[in-house]
Amino acid sequence: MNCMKCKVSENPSIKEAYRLIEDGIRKRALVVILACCSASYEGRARSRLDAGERLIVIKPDGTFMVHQDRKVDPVNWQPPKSRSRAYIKRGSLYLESIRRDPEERLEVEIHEAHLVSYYLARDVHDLMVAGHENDMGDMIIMHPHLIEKGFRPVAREYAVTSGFIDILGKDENGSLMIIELKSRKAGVSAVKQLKRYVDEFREDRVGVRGVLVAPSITHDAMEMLEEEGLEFREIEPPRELRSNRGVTLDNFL
Amino acid sequence: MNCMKCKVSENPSIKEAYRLIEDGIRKRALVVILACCSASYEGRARSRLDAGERLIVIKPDGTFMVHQDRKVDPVNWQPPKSRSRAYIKRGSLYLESIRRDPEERLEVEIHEAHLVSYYLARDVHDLMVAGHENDMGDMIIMHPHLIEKGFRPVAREYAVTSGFIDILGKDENGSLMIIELKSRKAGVSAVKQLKRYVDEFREDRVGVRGVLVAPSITHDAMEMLEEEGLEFREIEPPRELRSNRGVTLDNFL
DNA sequence: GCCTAGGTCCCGTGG
DNA sequence: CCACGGGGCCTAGGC
Repeated sequence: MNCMKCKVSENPSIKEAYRLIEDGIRKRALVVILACCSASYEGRARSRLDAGERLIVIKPDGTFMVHQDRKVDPVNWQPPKSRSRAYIKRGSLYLESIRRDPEERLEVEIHEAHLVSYYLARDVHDLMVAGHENDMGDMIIMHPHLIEKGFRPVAREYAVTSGFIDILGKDENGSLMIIELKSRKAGVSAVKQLKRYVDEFREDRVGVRGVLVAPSITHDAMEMLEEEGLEFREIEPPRELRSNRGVTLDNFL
Repeated sequence: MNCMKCKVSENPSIKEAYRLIEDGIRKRALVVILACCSASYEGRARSRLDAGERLIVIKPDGTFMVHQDRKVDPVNWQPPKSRSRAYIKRGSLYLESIRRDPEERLEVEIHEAHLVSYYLARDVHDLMVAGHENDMGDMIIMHPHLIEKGFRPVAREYAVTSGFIDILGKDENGSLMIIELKSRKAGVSAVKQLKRYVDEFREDRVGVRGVLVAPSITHDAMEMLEEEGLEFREIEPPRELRSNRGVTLDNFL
């Protein structure tokens, strides 16, 4: 029942469950409930979930989730900064989570609580992650020869009317190169995107090369790439876990 | 400790925790752990999470999640059909979840378990939801006058080279109309998409109208729409709840 | 099995 | 504050 950080109640009465949940919310704890429940949501969309046995989580940042016994995503949820509370109405226990802007409301009716607990969790660390598109850009700026010998980056996130070019540069002959990065397998949409960028420059009558950089590419995308006279470089996103993020071109110009 | 559906252990020893977790996985229960842990992931990307107090969930479908005290998304996870197990190495308790294709591995080291539990959850119901783009399409097919008087739908999900046109139809004068649906506020990307569809047909020298249908639109998107001679219809997605799918056999296996 | 597109996407970032 | 785009996106549907 008590371990400083945890409070737990098995098969609590409605009133016990109510008190423990409200206590957990007020103490800004991680509230965890195993219960038979049903749920109604109304907001950007609208949904109804009939009774079943599920995991309910209320986080100290206001996040509210109902998880079924399947899938990664919660079946119903509210985002951080939502306001949650418990209440008893006509002898039944309810949880409510409300968000403002957009106005959204999730109501969960607890038919039978099997386990109610809260956890005064301390967690100061953030995830360190590598392998994003941005990391690929950093790597190419620092090692331009990965694109090809003589490649020189000129600009990053270069704004054009149809969007932002990931990396703009020149090859050893001085021809403009447009680099489109994808951190995972590139599909036809990536090729279309690259083509739009290249077309914008080709209208200006410059010899322009378009290069799609990704760890792999779908068959259809490769076909379209070749039809359009564009190029593909197979490059894996880097794997070094670094806390120091954000390499800019300024470091090298 | 026991309520038929639940097993719970507070501040278990490493061996107790190990046994309860393995028992829960084997019984295809929903395993819920509150613990101080760290995590390493390697797969499509790579990540490292230093020690902190978190919620760990293992679902009977193979889903594995590590939740921090913030945000809706798990900080680390594995999708359904992953294989999870617990093991003790050099006196420490570890959880491992492995996925094949793509090959991915998540390892969690439990430094101190505060609560270990599992829940033999039965849940046969699926979410009923309304307000999707597809629902808007259904509504417009059944009530074409929502677009305008005299509008006649001709095709749905009509394939063109740049994608699929949500609804193709004709106005009362026989002019072709291309309808692009968005269930939420439409941005510039929606306008670009519609423009590409319309351009494909305009090349064929037909008087073609393009209509963006959404509950609202961003300022920039509206400007671009007007510049391109396209139209906007403010329509809310319908709200009637329909069951996506009935109960399937899988729920009983 | 691969691929495409939608989502109450979530989430960070930049205007 | 809103708008935009990436993501280990997840997930459903098509082929």
